[in-house]
Amino acid sequence: MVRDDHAGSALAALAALLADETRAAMCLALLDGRAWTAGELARHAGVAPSTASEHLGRLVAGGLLAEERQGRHRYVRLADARTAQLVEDLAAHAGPPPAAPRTLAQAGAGSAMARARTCYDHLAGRLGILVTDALTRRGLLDQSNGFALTDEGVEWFTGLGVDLAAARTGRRPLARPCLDWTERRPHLAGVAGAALCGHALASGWCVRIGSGRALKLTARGRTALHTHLGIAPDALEAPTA
Amino acid sequence: MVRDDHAGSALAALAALLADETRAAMCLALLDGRAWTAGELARHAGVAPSTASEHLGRLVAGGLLAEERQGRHRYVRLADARTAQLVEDLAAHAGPPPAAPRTLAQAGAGSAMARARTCYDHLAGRLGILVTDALTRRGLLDQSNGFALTDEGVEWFTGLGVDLAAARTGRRPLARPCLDWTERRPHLAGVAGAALCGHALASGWCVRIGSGRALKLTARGRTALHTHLGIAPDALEAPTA
DNA sequence: CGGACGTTTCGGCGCACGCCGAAGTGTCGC
DNA sequence: GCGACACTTCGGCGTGCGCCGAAACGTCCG
Repeated sequence: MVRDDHAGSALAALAALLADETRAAMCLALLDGRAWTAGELARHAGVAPSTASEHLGRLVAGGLLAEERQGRHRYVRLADARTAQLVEDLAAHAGPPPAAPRTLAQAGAGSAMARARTCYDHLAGRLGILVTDALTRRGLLDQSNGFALTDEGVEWFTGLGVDLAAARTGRRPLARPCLDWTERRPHLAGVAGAALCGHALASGWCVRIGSGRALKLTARGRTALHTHLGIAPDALEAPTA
Repeated sequence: MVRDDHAGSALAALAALLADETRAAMCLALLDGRAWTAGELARHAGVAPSTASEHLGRLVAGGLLAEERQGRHRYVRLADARTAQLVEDLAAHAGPPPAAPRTLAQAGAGSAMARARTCYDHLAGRLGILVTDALTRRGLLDQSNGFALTDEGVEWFTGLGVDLAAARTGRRPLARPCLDWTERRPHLAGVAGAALCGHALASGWCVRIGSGRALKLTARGRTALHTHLGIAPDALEAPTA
């Protein structure tokens, strides 16, 4: 009882950090996995710099955000992958209501965000689904009895020049499903998801669009996805399967 | 921007439901997977019945809880497994601080809760870990590249008289890891975890202690765990490995 | 039918918190 | 050094919300 009492206040304190609309908007923005300055977040959330400063202080004190001071700037980012996953999960649980994206302008070609973007540190959007499905189709990822890379999958990463065993750090799972809120199906996250995204950016398969989390698939990326995963070059542009 | 704005308020609204200590305590209590009456929850949380009634109204309206009226009673339970997982995840993220359970009285034999309990609808506590480890050791559960049942694992369930394919409903994963806040390691949750827990209760492997979520392993359960998983009969009493 | 009981509705109280603008601190660049 | 700039601290204001007790509502049981 005493124990649960303590757990109750800890849970409430954690939830309270995300229970404010301004702080929630900040955390969602930080889901792109990058560090933002306090001022950028203030403008993004539409509040005065002083207000943003107080919010960031709370989020850092609560352990949700990590900060790094550089000169007159205060950079903040999500504390770690585990925290990012928590925000994702909450957003996914809260998100479902807008079930009908019926606007023709949006449904037609789809926005750049819907096509390809990062979700903290891995690929998401239609590109994320495309890659996840291709991995599954080729027997590199097993989704039938859970969500795990097969031995062939690990070798596939090695062939790409990515050493997953070395990338594995701490308790973070090698592969886990991440359900984001535009596509409704899970895509690859975890150590392998992060490694793949890092490799894709490093190898020029895709580049960031502007300052946001949206990505653009390059010509090199199109051929790479075709040779490594058998994904048709125009698959990303085609209507959602 | 507009879109993220909406996502922000949705996230904040969801988090606000758990941001109150009283509501948090209620949700944690409901993690035992059973339905409680409004009065029970009021007493458990230490607030007036009128206050509890308002809180429950919010939680139900927010979709976290499902209610069932029976005569003059109002029974509530967590809305679904997905919601339970969300509360679990938040509690696990909030919990870690109490890192040192050094009290001799607790560390020695351990409380009944620490030994065996339910976590929503699956086994948790030392028993949960014991079973998960045994499944892994026997090659029925693969944790090396993710968290998934092997084909042998599915057959093992069949041998137990549990048809996992039939139990599989909707999008709920067959096997997923659940990290609870007394043991620090993941144990089996998802459809398979729920089926195993259901089988254990139905077959008299364990019984509920009182009205809470604590479980007691029976003599029959001890032999069953030994024959089916090779778990030593006194393993549950031994100090944490 | 009437009393016991679980639950709900309604005021009313008080605190906690989010917001801002103004003023202060520290860093950068000329 | 001296402005420009990013951020922080500090009052002060308003609102939202959690709490309770009193009273109303429904159900159950004798």
